[in-house]
This record gives sequence, structure tokens and C-alpha cells, in this order.
Amino acid sequence: MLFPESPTQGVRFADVIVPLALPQVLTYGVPTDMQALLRPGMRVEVSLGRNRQYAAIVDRLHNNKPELYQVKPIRNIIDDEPVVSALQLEFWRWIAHYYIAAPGEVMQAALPAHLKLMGETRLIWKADTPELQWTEHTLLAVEALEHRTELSISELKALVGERHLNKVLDELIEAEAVLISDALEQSYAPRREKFVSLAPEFRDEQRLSKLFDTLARAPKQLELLMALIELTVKQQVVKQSELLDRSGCTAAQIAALQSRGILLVEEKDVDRVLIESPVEKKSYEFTQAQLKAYQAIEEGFKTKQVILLEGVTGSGKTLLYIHKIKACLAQGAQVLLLLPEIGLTTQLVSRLYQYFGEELGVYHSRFSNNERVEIWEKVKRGTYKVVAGPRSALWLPFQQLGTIIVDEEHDASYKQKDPAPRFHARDAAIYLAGLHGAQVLLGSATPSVESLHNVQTGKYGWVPLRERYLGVDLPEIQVINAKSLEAMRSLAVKLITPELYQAMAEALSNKKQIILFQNRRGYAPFQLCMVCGWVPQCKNCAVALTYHKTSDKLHCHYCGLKSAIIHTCPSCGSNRLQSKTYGTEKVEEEVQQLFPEARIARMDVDSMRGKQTMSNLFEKLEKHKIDILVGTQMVVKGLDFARVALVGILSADSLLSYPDFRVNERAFQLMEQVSGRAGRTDGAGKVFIQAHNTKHPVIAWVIEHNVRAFYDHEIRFREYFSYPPFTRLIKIIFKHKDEAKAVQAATMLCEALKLQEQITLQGPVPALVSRVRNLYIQEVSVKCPRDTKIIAAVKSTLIQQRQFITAQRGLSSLQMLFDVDPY
DNA sequence: AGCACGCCGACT
DNA sequence: GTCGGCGTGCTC
Repeated sequence: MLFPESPTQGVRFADVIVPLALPQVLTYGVPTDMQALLRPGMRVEVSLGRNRQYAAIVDRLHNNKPELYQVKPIRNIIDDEPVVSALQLEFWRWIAHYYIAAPGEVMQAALPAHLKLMGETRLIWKADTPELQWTEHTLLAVEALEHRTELSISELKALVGERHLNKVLDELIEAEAVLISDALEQSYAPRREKFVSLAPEFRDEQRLSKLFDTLARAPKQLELLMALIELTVKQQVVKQSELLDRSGCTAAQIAALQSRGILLVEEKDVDRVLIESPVEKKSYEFTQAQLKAYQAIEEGFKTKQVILLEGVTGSGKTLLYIHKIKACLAQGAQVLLLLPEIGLTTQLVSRLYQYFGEELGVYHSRFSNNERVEIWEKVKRGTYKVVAGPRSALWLPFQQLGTIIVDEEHDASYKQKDPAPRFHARDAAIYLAGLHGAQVLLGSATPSVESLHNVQTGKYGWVPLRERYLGVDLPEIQVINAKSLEAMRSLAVKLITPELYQAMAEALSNKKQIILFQNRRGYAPFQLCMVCGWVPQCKNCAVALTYHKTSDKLHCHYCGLKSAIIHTCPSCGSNRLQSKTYGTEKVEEEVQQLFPEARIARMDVDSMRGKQTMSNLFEKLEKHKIDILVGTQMVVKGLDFARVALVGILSADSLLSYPDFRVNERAFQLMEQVSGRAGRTDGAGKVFIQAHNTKHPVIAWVIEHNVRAFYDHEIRFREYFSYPPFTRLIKIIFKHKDEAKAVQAATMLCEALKLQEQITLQGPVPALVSRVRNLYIQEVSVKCPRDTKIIAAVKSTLIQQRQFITAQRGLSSLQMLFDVDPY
């Protein structure tokens, strides 16, 4: 070599994560001038393939020159400092490895959109660019740039069309005709708003009344002032917009008072996070039982990293959480409180806000990108000491976590299903806590079988909290044989037994609230021919279509197809089509018929679309503007209203017939949780369970609230049939538009896995919903013994086989997905 | 995920 | 004849 390599000790290669489902990280060269600056966790701009570019994350820096290919150079370093910490990268790696996901898929899930996309990156035209022979589309861009000097990538895309975007970009960059400015600072601007307050010198009674006198001849200004004072009583800060709303005055009138020194108007950054004005403080004091539990938790953490707090509904777990959080903050560490998807809208958050105020960040899946970045930044800077959020909150850049609390740890929404990484937030939280040296507190009234098993084997500590707050009794549960519905044929009543009807009437006359639970959505989930049994189905998805009253159409809940209702059976020609099983809409209708005076609301996925809908509903419930709430799974979580005296489970059979090994666990938890909604403060709550199979053991355990008996039985069943927690399950999902191809691929995998010892295969079988969006779905389940070596071997076989199978002729469009620990 | 390459059928 | 459909392979 003519010139010896430069003596800089900088590293020459970077393994980089691109936001794609590639199996590997990609290696790029680090130009010498970047070597001193680049660190893992920074974003870099790289080009991929012919003319694509991505913001990638640097995973590792090294000096191992790849022999098989020529590396491309990193084009640009986007950040001055890492956006992802070394600890986070470690966490990403674990998730990718454990859940068999691509590093890029983890990156997609973990980074907020603003850090991910380059769409708002701005191109700045260099005035000194010489005249060049531009190609057709680039010429368009050049003309626009000469005119306006600046264009964002998305504007450019609109201008030249999506397919030419990268070519044009490449050409412009190649010719050094544009500067590229960082997307981050450009696209994020905190929202600012004006806040109005009374000038301090008028804040005592005397001065204030004097002020009123002087304003006697300016009625509008007086009105404004009154409105301000009224608002100030209820909340600490008053937005100008709010004040205008309330008083009906104009901004000019506020300005007039401001210029006289009566009002102060300040512009401040607005927390996009909903700040509710604090309501009255509830008791801070522990009961005897709570104190005992809290001490047991602290004692337990001396020897265990994870503690399961098994607290019956209404025992005041939240207060224990609050104390635990306070203790952790006192140590200078951060706290993550994981909540199920839906739990965020509950009273829990506003209660936490009372205690932690500005130090509490709430992460919500419905937040906009701006809101997410704001939270990301505040967590990183440590402004937020406590974060409450759903599973996605795990990705936030915590500096030093001291405690992770997982509320309702049994909740199925902790398992991410659809896009990879298909991770379980509770289990991932335990790993993350390990990285931080943090403690984990799992809370639930109905713990998962997995967690109870971990307690039994001594892996987790266990703290029971049996006593209900204020000594309120658990509700009395009655099982009603649904056969009595037959007797009511003559009436238009198909869902509510006479017994339940009676109880409802009584509750209503006592001015109490009622919750009815039905495990089905939509109105008359399907139409059925009473002569031949034919059911209209979605032609793409092979599922029964559900009838929706609002649109008067049949809907497919998988692909969204809408079609007209059917009057004549195409199979036998009869016109006796009826709706057979009933969803919440049908329940609502029937209840309205039975109780025309009652105020009824419905709560399910369909009726809860909007951002505000849920909180509006809660407010109505709180103020007793609703007598009867009809809902699906949703009502199970987080509702805590004093006047609920009666809960009705309309069909326990449907809960107990779902084809999954976890049915009993699910049904038990669900019924137990629903029951907990009754009589939360004054006792005297009642629960009615309607069922055809009234002798089902799960129902008996629910009646006794006997978690222990349920668990003892269930764990024996799991062991006998080799289900988790005694084995580890990995589900492999095959999707192809040709059913035979899906089956073929699944069969190939099974053949390959048969060579693997000590594992059991289930399938291939069509998925429960066997066709979605024109793709046929086949599933294979692997039961592995809980042996690290075997599991590792199975995982690497799976990855190999995916490569091998999709490389087969005719199977290139096959989707082969892995779901580790399916839930 | 995109994007190019190449192999087939349906058109001016 | 060629235009464009999509199945296939590759990205450092």
C-alpha cells in the first residue's frame, strides 16, 4: 500500500439498523472525518440499493472489514448525540432475539415517527449551483427550488411523484445542488398558548371589590373578570381561549384590561398531555391491611426482583403503587407504570396526577406524533419522573429506572399481536428492569397462571391484599339458567331472563346503575337462515358478516367489506332469515324495550372510536346520567363507579367455548373482573351470570372468588397437557393467497421440525379466521420444553427454514410469521 | 419494504 | 412486434 492507513484510532465500520424487516444489520464504512464523532445509537443517513435512503441507527462500531462485499459509506451523521442509549440498544437486541423479530422491525416499533422518518427533511437550494443537464423530473424540482429556495421531501414527492423521488434526490445530492437540513428541530415545535391571570396587586378582597367598582361602567370587562375569577377557583391556570369561550368576550377586551395592568397575559408552552384540574384528594392513609402489604413488598424486594401483588378488586392497589412510586422517586430514579391499553382513560391517571403533577407523563396510543416526541424528550431529560402508559411506553428513553409497575399484569393487551415485534410487555418489562437494576411490581386481582406459577416456584415474591377498601364485601353472585329465556318466547325478549329483569327493575327503582356484559360486538353478529342454517359470509375472509344497525349493512370485521343485508336465502330460497346471537347493540335495543325510561349507553370498539368518546362516557357515568351500560370486554377494565349495584353477564357459555387453551383462565379473569365492578363502595353489589351450562367449574370458582382453587386446577391441566408455563409455545403463521401453497409451506416446516427432538408439533391447521384480506392462513404451533438450548435450536431452525421455504419456487410471496409466547 | 430485472400474455 | 403484468432476488 502506497499510503499507510491513517493513524486515527477511529473505527472504520458501523453495523447499522435500517427500518426494514431485514434479517441482519448492515455494515457501512465510516468516512475518516466522521470517525471521531460517530457513536452507537446515533442516526445516520445511508443509501440502500440503487437509490433509496434511510435514517438508520448505529448499532455497533468495529474494525472487521467485510470480505464478501464492498461497503458503502455513511452519507451523513444526523445527530450530535445518540438518540438511543446503549441500554436501549441492548433491550432492542433482546426483543429481536427472543421474539424472533428483525432489528429493523424493533426500531420501527421503538422510535417515535419524528425520529424515524426523513419526510420533513428540508432541501435548501445552493444559489451557486451551475447550470447542468438535469433529467426531466429533476428539472421540475430544480425550477421549484430556484423559485422558493427550500422544499421538504414530502413537497418534493408531491411535485415529482413518488416513483421518481429517490432518483431526483440522488441527482440533486450527487450534483451538490442542495443542502440537507436536519428534520428533527425543523418539524417539532412545542405548541404555545396564551394564559391569563389576574395581576398580583388585585389578588386581595379589598382591592378586588374596588376594581369591580371602577369597572361598573364597562360591563363587558366586568363580565370578563368575573369569568376569570370563576375559572381560577376551579383550576390553577386559565387559557385565554377558555376565558374567551366562557365570557363571550373578545381578545381586544382582554388586551384592554392587560394594558391597564389588571390582567397578565403570558405565552407558555402547552403540555399536550391532558392536564385535568385536580379533584378532591382522596385519603392518603394506608389501612392496616395496606400497610402490612406495603411492608411485605419492601421486604420481598430484598430478595426478589419481581413481586406479585395479588389484590382483590377494590383493595386499593393504587395507593400502594403511589407509595411505591414516591419511595422510588426519593431515590432519584424514574418509574414506569404499565397499564393495559384501555386503563389509561380511567380514574387511575387523574389520581396519579394529583400526587405527581408535572412529574407525571402519560403516554397514550392515541397521541399525535408531536405529543409523542414531547414525552420522549421529557423522559430523556428526566422532567418526567413517572410515566404511565401502555406497552409502547417500554420504548421510552429512561435514564435510570428504579421501579416498573405492571398493573393488571394478566391483561392480554400487553401482548403485541399484529406487527412484529410480537412481544409481551410484562415479560419485556422484567428484562428491561434487569438492565436498569430496577424492581418490578406486578399487580392483579386475577393474576395470570404464568405469574402464579412463578410465585409457586419461588421465582417471584408474593404479597396478597385480601381486604376490600373500607371493608366492602365482594358482591353476591347468582347463576341463572338461560333456559328460562325459552319461557319468554311470546315477548320479544331473547337475552334477558326474568330473574335478571327483576333484579334490574329493582336496581333502577333504587336509583342504582347497572352494567350488562356481552362478549360479542355489533348488532346481531350474523344472519341465519332458520330453514337451512345458511349464514352470510365475507367472500374474502370466510367469517360471518355482522349486521350493523347504524349503516343497515353487513360488515366484515376483518377486511371491512360492507354489503347489503340479505332477505332471501340463496341456499334454500326461504325468506326466514333471523339474527341469532346477539351483540351489544341488540342488547341495548332489548333493554330499551324493557325499560323505556332508562338511560342506556353502549361501550364497545365500534361506539368508542373518537378520542373523546370514552372520557365523555365516563363523565356521564360518574354524574349518573346513565342508568344502564351495555358493553363488551371493555367494561371489564377500570370502571369504578359508586352506584353500580348490578352486573349481568348475559352469556357465560360464549366465554367458555372459545377454542384456545387459555379459555378457562380468560373466562375466569373476565367474569371475576366484571363482578368486581358491582358495589365498589357501598357493598350490596349483585352479579347475575346467565348460562346454559350452569355446572361449569369455572363459574363455581367465580362465585367463590376462589383464585387459588382455580389456579390449582388449571395448573394441573397445563402440566398434564404440556401447555405453558410448563412448555414454551411458538406459533408459526403462514399466509398465502393460494391455500394449497400455505398448507405446503406449513407442511414443509413441520417436516423439518420433526428432526428436532423433544418438541411437539400442532398443525398445520387453518387459523380460527382462516382467510383475511384474500390470504389463507395456516398455523403451526411448536411446544418446546423450557430448556434454553432446545429453544435456541428451535429458533435458529425456524429462521433457517423461513429462508429456505420462501426461497422455494412459487413461495416467494409467502408470509411466514413467528409468534413467541402467543397469548 | 421497495425496486430492478426478466419472463409471459394482450394489445395498438 | 412492444407494453406492462407480477414473480423473484437483493439490499451492506
